[in-house]
Amino acid sequence: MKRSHRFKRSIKPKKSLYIKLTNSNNEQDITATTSMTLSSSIKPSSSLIRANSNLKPQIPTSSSSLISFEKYAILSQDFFQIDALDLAPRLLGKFLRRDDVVLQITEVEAYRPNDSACHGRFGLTPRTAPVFGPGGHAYVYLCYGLHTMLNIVADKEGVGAAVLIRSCAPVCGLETIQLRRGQKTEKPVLLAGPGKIGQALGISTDWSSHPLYTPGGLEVLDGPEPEKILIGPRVGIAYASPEHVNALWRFAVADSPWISAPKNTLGPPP
DNA sequence: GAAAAGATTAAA
DNA sequence: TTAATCTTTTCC
Repeated sequence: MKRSHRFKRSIKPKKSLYIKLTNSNNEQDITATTSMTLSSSIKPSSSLIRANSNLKPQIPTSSSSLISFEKYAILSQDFFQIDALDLAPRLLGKFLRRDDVVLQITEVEAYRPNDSACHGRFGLTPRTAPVFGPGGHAYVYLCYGLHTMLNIVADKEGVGAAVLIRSCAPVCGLETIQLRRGQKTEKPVLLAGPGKIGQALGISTDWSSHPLYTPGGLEVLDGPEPEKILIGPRVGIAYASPEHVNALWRFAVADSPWISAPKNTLGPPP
């Protein structure tokens, strides 16, 4: 069934050439690059692909994101036990790891106490319990009945705050990511969007409350701080009060292609 | 016990 | 622009 979906997508007019080339690209190429750095894992390896002028560059040519993640250590729980508004931008550039899959965080949103858009606004419920727990754990919930959304719980125990991971760049395990996503692409559609992160990591709501500061399962590793960031209002919270709808609590790595829609509401900080 | 709404995605 | 899809929360 998934296969037919994939095929259907592959006959989209504008992208047909790209897909075809990717498929004819031997799979060795893809596997060979999955354990390498971000730059090499997503750089088009075929000159034919490069020749297609419709294709935008996959990554910025700056050296900011070309660092291998291996030298970075797992973050301690202290790191997460601060206001979600402080934690959110600090998570940009950090790595999410689950087994062979490593993603670099490129876009986040902060959700806080007394925030009419935060899931904690109804108080402690079975679903939202992890949000009120100590920072450093995962909060995973199902959105629209089908998308698993990964949040990182912020602040101290008793405070209802979390940071939603909206987009990432692939670093390792590209093949696994593509398999789980059901899309054999290296373009931002692979990981730009919160539901795609949960799918790429292969997590379900069972992962809610999982500690991210202990080895094994799902971990958050330290990573390089981005040179520049963009800020904007959060996405999909029209039901909240105007004050919170307008709050600029969405953060993204400037110049990264791995950013979800809408992009035109993001801009440089004042 | 029922109904509404939702921190979205993919395809048209 | 819209259908898909189903859990959580709230209301009666």
